[in-house]
Amino acid sequence: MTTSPARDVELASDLVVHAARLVRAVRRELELPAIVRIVSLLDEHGPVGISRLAELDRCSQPTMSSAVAQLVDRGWATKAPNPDDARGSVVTLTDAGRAELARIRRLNGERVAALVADHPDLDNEDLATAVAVLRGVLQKGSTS
Amino acid sequence: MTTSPARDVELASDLVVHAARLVRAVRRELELPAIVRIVSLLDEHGPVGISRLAELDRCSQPTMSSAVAQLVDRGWATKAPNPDDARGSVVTLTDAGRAELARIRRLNGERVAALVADHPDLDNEDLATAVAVLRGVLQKGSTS
DNA sequence: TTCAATTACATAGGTTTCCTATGTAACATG
DNA sequence: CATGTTACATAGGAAACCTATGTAATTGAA
Repeated sequence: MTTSPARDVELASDLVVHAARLVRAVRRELELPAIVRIVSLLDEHGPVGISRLAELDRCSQPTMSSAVAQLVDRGWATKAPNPDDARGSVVTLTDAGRAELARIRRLNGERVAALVADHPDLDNEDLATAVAVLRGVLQKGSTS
Repeated sequence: MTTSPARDVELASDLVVHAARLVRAVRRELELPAIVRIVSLLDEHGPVGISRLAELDRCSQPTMSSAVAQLVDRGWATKAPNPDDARGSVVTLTDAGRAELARIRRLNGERVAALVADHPDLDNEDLATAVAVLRGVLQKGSTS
């Protein structure tokens, strides 16, 4: 069917290609702003500074600065000066942010639940594997 | 650790979040233009029209028009009028396009191979599962 | 046939998302 | 205390998309 030099190499490429497709599809259908990623990060890593957040999200520091400003603007997070280091900030998820995270997860959950329903050869374990792979690819060390 | 309403719902969200992070990380590190996705599509689906390509890539038709123009510009594809329908075009992958696809796959392959190497609990089968999940989520029907 | 949808694509114009470059103030260190 | 480093902000711009809309070809119904 398609050119197949080595199966795993092709898979690696497809992972990225499909990931990109997924992201755009979700953004179009659910109209989620890019900053919801950071809400998820904050939930996972608790209150952190901006540069650290940028590292975790693999984006530049100015991008994260602007993202945090938007989060604060929407009331999903607060930004306070770091008491231990006057240069730094501490970004914290608000209750509204947590509510938004729950809402997003519900939306995504519904969509994927529907998939798993009419896709007999995929289950939640496969989903967990997929997330683990994406997470794994992003672990430090892959940043050449 | 984090709020956990229902495991699978959280996973569904994480899939999207991590996918977005992966895409940006790859674009930053490898500096691949977005249009490489379409090269992959053309390899998979053979010569097709622009609107169909847009459907397959889950993007808008104008976005695909512009993407194809870029592909032609780089010599990775050709755009010819459809002989059966004067409105339509037929976009075809060139040899240069196939070469580029091979190059990209090699780059991604190296990166993921490194991951699999120092990540004992992940193997190529997991990778295949991840791709299958992403592909599955994108199948028609998920477009509400 | 003819004329009104529909379809395939192009163009215009704008928004979101993200980046590099650079400045500023606070810390760290010799 | 001078110098380098770190945390963040700001400026400016580029890439990637989108909606709205126009045009020409095709289909379909009267």
